[in-house]
Amino acid sequence: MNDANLAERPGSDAAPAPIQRASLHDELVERLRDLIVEGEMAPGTRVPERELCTRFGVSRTPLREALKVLASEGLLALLPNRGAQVASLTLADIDEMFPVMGALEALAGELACARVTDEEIAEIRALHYQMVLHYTRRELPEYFRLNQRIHERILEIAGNATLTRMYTGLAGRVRRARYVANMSGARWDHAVEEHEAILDALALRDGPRLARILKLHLANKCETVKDSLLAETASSKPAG
Amino acid sequence: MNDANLAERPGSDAAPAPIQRASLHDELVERLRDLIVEGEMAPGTRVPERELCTRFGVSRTPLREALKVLASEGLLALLPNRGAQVASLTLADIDEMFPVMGALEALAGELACARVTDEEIAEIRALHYQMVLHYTRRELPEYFRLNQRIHERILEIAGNATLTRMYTGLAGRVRRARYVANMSGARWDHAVEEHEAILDALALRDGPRLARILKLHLANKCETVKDSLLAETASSKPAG
DNA sequence: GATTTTTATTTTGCATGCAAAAAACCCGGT
DNA sequence: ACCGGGTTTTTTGCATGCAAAATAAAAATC
Repeated sequence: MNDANLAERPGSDAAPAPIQRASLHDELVERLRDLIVEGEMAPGTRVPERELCTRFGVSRTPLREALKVLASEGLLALLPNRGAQVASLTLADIDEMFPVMGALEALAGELACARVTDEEIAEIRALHYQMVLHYTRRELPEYFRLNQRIHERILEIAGNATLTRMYTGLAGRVRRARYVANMSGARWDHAVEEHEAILDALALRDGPRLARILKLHLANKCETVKDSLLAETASSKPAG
Repeated sequence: MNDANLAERPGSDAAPAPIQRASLHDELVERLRDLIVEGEMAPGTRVPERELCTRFGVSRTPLREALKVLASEGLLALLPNRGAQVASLTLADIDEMFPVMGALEALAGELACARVTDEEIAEIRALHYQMVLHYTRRELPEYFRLNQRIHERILEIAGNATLTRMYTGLAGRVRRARYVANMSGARWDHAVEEHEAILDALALRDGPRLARILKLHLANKCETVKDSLLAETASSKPAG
């Protein structure tokens, strides 16, 4: 399909290396996406073209092309004659996005059940128990990372690139919100229980059941994220 | 959407109705999307920047910005140092996209059942029977138009803008293929039956059932489109 | 005559330039 | 002090220019 930019996975590489990739605008899309998703540019912030140009050592043309793309992905909002602004998620946005992510991940679960190999089940099981270990130690960042890995792996196993693209597009928009989400103990317990059920359903290759669980799981994540977002705004604006 | 003035440019002479849009690149995205979706630019065709620039009376900068956006939507493929190319759908693409559309429309059905008013049910019923009328008369274009209207209306009633955006994004990519799809009599009969079931489930506000039906409906549409695509390629390349 | 090699033309990708709109600033009026 | 009008400065949106890659065309070799 497209994939003109399958250069490299920007995994844990955060080094400010000079740009030397396929094309400038493609590279810029990735870099800027990271800046936004990782939270370096706070939601609501105006995007300073000139500053980013000097920062990345490029001219405004490819940078603006990248901004347009990110805006079409929903990560930026383009204000007419006023440049770009990092899109901020409202509660309404979250209420819209999570059901969609739930539907997509439910489909991923169904597809994955039909295609998953024993080795892949073993792999997910390993990831799962690693995650549970971090849960018992209350190591949220590590838990979070493995949690994401599991969901990514299910998407991969589903083997539907379109599905993966749409899901990751949405997930990127809520990722910052999810990362700062400080789960309450009860919610965390519940999330781990659901992950047990996810693993079981996948191991049984029970597609419909896995779909149901994933949909519910995402709905609960939605509530968690909304809670955190509420707490965040409440603390930052105590007397609004 | 809107459409009318495919006229010219701002710049040379007095412009009675130049582009009446927020910004050039936004307008260009819409125009070019139409060109692609409506099939004026055949899949696989290379996109001639200069020609489109003169056609729309703009310079290459906003046009290229628009191309980048359309590429990120999957309508174009960007070839490094070789410009853009109208993305052509393979059978594999279709097999990927329709399940996703099915999942999205299933969600739309569920949400719609929870929110639909009696007036809206009556409205959809009216659309449905109009559509059935065109079916009995074997008026495919009119049938097709009302079919789309019904699905769009369900999405609207679902009231989830994110869902609508993702669905229409996918639908746009397969729209040309669907439009040229010459349904066999049996397939057409079956599609109308399914639409009866859709109407019933919506009228009963049975969300899970409507979701199931829509998912199945999309799966069948997938087969129809694939058949047509096969026939098309077979006739264009009789002796491959 | 066909195939390669060389040259010319076009096209792409990016940098820069310029006019208009915004934001920032200044300053006098109240 | 505050606020409104006018200015300057910055930023945005788009057009244009230029070098490198790609394509087409021509020449040369076999």
